[in-house]
Amino acid sequence: MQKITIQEIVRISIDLFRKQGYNRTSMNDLALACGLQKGSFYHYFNSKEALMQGVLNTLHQYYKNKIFSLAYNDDISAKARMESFFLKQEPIFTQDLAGCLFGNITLETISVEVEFRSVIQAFFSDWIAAFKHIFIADGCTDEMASQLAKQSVMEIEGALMMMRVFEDVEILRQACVSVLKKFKN
Amino acid sequence: MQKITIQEIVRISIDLFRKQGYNRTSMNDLALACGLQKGSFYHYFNSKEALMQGVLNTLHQYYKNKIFSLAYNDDISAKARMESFFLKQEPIFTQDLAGCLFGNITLETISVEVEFRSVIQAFFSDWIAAFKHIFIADGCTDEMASQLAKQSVMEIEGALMMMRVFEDVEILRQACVSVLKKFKN
DNA sequence: ATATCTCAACCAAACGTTTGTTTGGTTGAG
DNA sequence: CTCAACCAAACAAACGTTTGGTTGAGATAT
Repeated sequence: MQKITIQEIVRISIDLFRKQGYNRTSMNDLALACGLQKGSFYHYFNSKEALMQGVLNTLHQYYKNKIFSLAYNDDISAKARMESFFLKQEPIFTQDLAGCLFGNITLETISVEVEFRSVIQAFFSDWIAAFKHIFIADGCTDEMASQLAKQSVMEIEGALMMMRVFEDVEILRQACVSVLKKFKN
Repeated sequence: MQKITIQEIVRISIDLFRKQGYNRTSMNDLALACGLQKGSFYHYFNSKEALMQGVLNTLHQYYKNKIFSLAYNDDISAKARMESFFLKQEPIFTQDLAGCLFGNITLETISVEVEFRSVIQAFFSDWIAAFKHIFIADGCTDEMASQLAKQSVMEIEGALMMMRVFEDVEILRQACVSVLKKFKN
């Protein structure tokens, strides 16, 4: 009988990596938070890098299934879809004022730990694609939707940074409002 | 006769911290890049944290004197001021595709290394204030200028993140174009 | 002008601690 | 009996920092 499931380990790791960053979070930190010895961690993942890969992949899948998918719900209006998107996203990004794991890890590691680049790129590509689909549903041209989607993702990531700098979740909310103003209908 | 000046040490440190982040950059890395033994570094700064503080303060001052100041040149139009701002800023942010040191360090450290928070906050406050002054010169209300300024800084920081993710400096340029579209005159 | 002193600027080596990882052994459910 | 699930301990390497000593240019004294 195991003390903890892999899913729980990943969930705890997400939290820690998001708050403390990749390099600042030690295997000991992670193990302790999971109630394990750090050596026991290697029963589940055979390196810190492998753990991070698992964490990023799991989180990417979660976003695809639970959040990005909201963009493709053609039953409701484009704007309503974006609102549901934000509603789902907000509590995740605001908890502990730690923002977006992918964004944080990007600025910390992407020039040095190149092994995370492809997952990071895939995550943001999917995010942008989801937003683009919403903007097309709003009546935008392909070109225009593409531009607005990128712009919206950047605004949110920038807002998450400012949210953490000034410790004010309202900054994120205003960014979401700003994105919603881009809609025609 | 010294091998290297403090100014050069700080400049080299800025480059390394910007590329590799705070925790991933060791005192050995920094010393080697400066042609010194890592122990010799403590003749100039008595801790890694003190070095980073020096780096952040120096960079903050540089921005205030050389970049943010462009916003207050009331001889030229608001839009022209923003353009000169971007022109000065771009080569700094795009070199080595490493983005903005303050932005990078924010997402890596702000939840853990709280000692950098006040410098980071001061930097972004001054940046936003500079942009706000430009938007007021463009004829915006105080409220409107404040909002546009924050929005613009967020867009640029978000764009810097995407620039690094997709290794495409064009993303930053487009963000600047997008900001320039906010001007009435 | 030469000898002496001084002190900033450095080096080489070691410090204790923490890092990620490995090893060998124990436990207990099936 | 077996094997996944763990622990306790050790591992080498890297970390930030300290130590003690060397160097040499410039000030001071003779």
